[in-house]
Amino acid sequence: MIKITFPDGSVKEFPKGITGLEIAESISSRLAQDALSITVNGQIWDLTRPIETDAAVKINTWDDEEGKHAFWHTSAHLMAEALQELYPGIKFGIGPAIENGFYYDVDPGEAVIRESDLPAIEAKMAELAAQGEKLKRTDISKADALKKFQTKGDEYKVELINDLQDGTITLYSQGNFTDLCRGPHLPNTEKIKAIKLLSVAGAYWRGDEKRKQLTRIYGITFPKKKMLDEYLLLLEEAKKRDHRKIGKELELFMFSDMVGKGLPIWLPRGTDLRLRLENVLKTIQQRFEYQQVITPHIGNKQLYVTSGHHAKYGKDSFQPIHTPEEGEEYLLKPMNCRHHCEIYKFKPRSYKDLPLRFAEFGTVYRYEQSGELHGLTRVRSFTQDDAHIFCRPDQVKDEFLKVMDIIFIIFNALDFKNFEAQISLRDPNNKEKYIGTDENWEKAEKAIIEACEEKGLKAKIVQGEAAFYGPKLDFMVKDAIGRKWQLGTIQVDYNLPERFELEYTGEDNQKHRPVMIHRAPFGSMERFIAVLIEHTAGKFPLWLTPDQVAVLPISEKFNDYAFDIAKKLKEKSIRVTVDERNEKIGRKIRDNELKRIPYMLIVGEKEMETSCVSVRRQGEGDAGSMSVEEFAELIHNEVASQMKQFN
RNA sequence: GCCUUUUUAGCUCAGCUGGUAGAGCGAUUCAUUCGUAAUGAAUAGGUCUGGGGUUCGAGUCCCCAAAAAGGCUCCA
Repeated sequence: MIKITFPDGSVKEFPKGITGLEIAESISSRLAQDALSITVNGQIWDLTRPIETDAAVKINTWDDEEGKHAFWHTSAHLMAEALQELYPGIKFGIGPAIENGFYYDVDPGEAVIRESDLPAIEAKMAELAAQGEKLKRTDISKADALKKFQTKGDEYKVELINDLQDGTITLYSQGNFTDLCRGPHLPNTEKIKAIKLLSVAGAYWRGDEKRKQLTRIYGITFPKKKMLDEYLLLLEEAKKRDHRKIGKELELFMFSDMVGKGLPIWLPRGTDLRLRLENVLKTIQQRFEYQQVITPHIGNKQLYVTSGHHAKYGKDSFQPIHTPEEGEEYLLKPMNCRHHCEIYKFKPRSYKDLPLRFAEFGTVYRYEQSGELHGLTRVRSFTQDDAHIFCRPDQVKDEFLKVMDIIFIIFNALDFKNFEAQISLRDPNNKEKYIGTDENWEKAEKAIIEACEEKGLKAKIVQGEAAFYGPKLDFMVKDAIGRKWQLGTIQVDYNLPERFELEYTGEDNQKHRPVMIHRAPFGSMERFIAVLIEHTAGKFPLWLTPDQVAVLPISEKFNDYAFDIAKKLKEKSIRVTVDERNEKIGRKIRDNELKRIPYMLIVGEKEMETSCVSVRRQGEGDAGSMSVEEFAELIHNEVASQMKQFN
């Protein structure tokens, strides 16, 4: 007998070699039906795999990530089986479960798999699933595995096996399909009731651009048809929040083929919103003793040669601009730091001057691959809410903490709760990729980790993700359809000061090297606003939104009164429009609701006689009537309480 | 840049197997002067993204280009 410990701490004895499925059955037939995988001593196992020793277990259902994972992993195998039937000779790369569903990378040889082929593959999968084939786990030696896949001609699998450590290798089979796989899997395929293949994409083998591009098919499956319908509905809903769609509807920004791809153009309403966001940060930065600066959009190429950026990015960048007479080379600035270093060097600095904090909403230009451009989140020209802090080495941590304060103020005030923080460190096995001494790197990495600990920020530490000049702390937020984007960033840089020989005079009357911190709370105004649009679905907070109030006269007879009201509100710095169209009130309400105007004032005979306005809050409906003065105060109070969060 | 897909009126989209362009919304004009999410009518709007080809004939088929979408790669 073996002792099985359950998540609630209870312990039961079972015969040696019992399986997860049998354990589940012993608890309830319902659980046995819902069970998808089992966690045994922290490892996820098949339900059918015998447990031979005492173990702590957790039975995973659809409600557990581990359960879904097994479900989708098996779905990937099911798809592979279907593909093998439909495309004889197809070769397989990898086919994992992902956050939402699964994919399989395949090499169909001469054949091309198109989106229009997906329904046929889905149908084949459904047919195979209905047969309820059992998944069989086999252990074989590396040599046998190699032989098996070599015979089959599956060169990708052979490569994968070659990279595996010697020892037992596991295979999973169902029907005629056998795959190299660690598992775990569902006991059989019949639980897969609803299947949707979502898209076809090219994916480089092992993520390497230089290697062959395989065909990746993304799909998702569910145990119930209804769950698939709900998921597809959710996707539809998410698409409605897409910043590209809302940006167009609300006339915030545009793109023009003539101006160029990836070059966003800010329309008046978008500019209005963006400037308000910039101003709020400027005010905060004033409080934190930043100094605003302005620098040109281009700079001598030599700046970037010295900084080392040109060597690294030069050939993939916008190419230099040449002066017609002298043949000098200038680059569109890809970042602001170099210019800010020059400001630092403008005059000798004393330890008493530090820290110096130069801030600029600096527009930078970077050549991004055309396939990567995406709305406002990935563009070729964008404005960083950039600042560079020059400080003494002993001030780094303190400055880092202060920057974190600014980021938290912004994120809290704008209700960005679901951000992830990531500390990016150097890849310890690949140090030549980076500029700078070991000692400096270690100092910088330590400062970041300590600062996060001090702030109680749970940050994920990732090796090898650092910029080439220093480690960084990034804040990532997800967009409407779950893609992660980096917003705020804080990066320590010991290298630029070195390369540009920045100095300050210390207490000891000696020259010392300052440390530089790059930081941008929003990251890029474009990307931040894109994410903000998706988070709010275009319903911006009152302080920020381009139009706060729309006055809606019941009929044209009351247009004059409406303009009168608008004038009074404008005098009180409230952003107001009048809907003077010859339309019925229901229509005006509908249109202004869709424009996400926070407040509507309905004015007709009743209001004119009593000198008041009928207030309607967006999305909420009639909120009673009041005088213009009372309404203005309501607006001011609401804005004031929102602005208070920035203090 | 690569793979797959898309591009028709200001916007959202129809247009089957090639026979010469359509709707809704919006805009304009007129009527109506209206009480909390769409008043009615009329009118104007298109070298069907651009270029080449096949064909008696191309929005529709083929090739090239541009832009966009979903991925891959990249991201100072």
